[in-house]
Amino acid sequence: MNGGTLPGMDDAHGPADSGPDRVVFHVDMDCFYASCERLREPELRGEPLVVGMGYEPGETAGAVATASYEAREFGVESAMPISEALELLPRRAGAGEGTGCEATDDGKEPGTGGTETGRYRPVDLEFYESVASEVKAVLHDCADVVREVSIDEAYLDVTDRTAWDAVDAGNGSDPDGDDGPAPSTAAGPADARTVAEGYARHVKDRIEREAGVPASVGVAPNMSAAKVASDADKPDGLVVVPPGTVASFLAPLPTAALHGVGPVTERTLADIGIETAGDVAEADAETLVAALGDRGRLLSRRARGEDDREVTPRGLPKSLSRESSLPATADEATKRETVATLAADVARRARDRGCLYRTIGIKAVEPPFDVNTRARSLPGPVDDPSLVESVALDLLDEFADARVRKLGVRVSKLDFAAGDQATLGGFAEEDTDGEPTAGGETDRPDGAPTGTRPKGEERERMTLADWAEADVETGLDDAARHDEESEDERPDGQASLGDWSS
DNA sequence: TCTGGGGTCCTAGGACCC
DNA sequence: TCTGGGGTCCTAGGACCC
Repeated sequence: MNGGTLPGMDDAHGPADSGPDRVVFHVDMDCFYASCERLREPELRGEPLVVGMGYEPGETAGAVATASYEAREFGVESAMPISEALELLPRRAGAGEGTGCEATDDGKEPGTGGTETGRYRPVDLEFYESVASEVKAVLHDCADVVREVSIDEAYLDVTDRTAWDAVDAGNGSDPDGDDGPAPSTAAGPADARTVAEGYARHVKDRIEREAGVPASVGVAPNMSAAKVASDADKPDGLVVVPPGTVASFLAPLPTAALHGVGPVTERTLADIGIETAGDVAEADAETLVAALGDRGRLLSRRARGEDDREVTPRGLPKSLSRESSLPATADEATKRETVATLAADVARRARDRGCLYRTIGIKAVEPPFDVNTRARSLPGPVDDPSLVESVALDLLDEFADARVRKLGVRVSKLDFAAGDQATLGGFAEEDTDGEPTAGGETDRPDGAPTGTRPKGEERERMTLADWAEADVETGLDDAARHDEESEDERPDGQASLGDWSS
């Protein structure tokens, strides 16, 4: 940072963040699923492509997971029903295609447009994961700290790998260089090329070369600005927001461009005359708090370019869930069967990941879109598929007469017991060693079998009934320990409020 | 908009404890 | 017994993100 800025050059954000300027990258893969499909099926390149799930030809269910930019040109959006999306796309002239994968249609005449043809491919997560792991390999190679946010997105702290120093390669970096290389894509003072920009380009190029898929990268002194920057010039973008320019970079953007502002918040802000990030930054913080609660304060800081969250690797998951849509039905057998299947699925995933859970819940969505959730906590953490099923079914009873269009099962209050860490990903085969676990016993009040997974040696073979009887003491100890753990993760109260971008 | 699936975090009210 | 304050845990719902 020394030498980077002249004294008094700090604009907008006064002495607030006087710490050393960090260099944060936000890497966001461009329409990742579609890019993956094109990787293994190059014919799809350049064509409007929709990747979705839950769709069978002739059905109306199913939603768009990802649309290629070509498809977006036709108005296709994420989460749109597949059938609707396919309506928007040009038709394949030859129609037919036994696969049912092309956007053909019987009722309409073939697309008049040129050679473009709308395509549909079903989501193939396994394949995307394999591509993603190649991307992550590059990221981890390029940064000391990587926070993987999702399959197609990550933050990198590369402060120790690069710098904000200006690159004055050859002639003075003047905007006059019309004949020179294309101007930096950097928003803000694009004339000031930085070393960080070069490094970001390197990372971006490596991803494309080694994983075969395109990415957009945002470069900024903090996470939230980097996030917005990566979004600012998609696809294939590289936007650099040097220190001191964050607030001015954000100012003209609509509030919805800020991470954490969705349709509801956008609307709420619009109602009080706030349309842009700049408006947010200028607004009285108390006004924002009055409208949005504590999030208002946070939003205010973000809009002013203040965000001192450190980039940290993502921890273990907090919950696991499975849900599925079905044609709206009140039929009890159907509902119970669905929930039982989901329960088994969730329990299996939990076991695969080596985690215990203490809360089991369900979700029942009634038309048009009333989301109901119910949950029940157990006295202690367990790994017990049959218990997941019985509790889930029990909770479902409340909706015995309800018409539902979607059902879900969730486990939470997860516990990745220390002893099982080593076998993460598969202790199922080994840990059920010899011991006829309590699985067969039916000593619980409701007769459900108990298969409590021991957390440590001393808890071997403890059953749920044991838990219930065992003095509150045990439970309290457990609860207390958990509290300490989560406290430790948040050094200050601020962080617990502020960590939206997990 | 007649909304898919998997997550995270926050809030509010009630129960319970001291 | 009409009554204070603080704290935690639990559940349900909501907003948001990809």
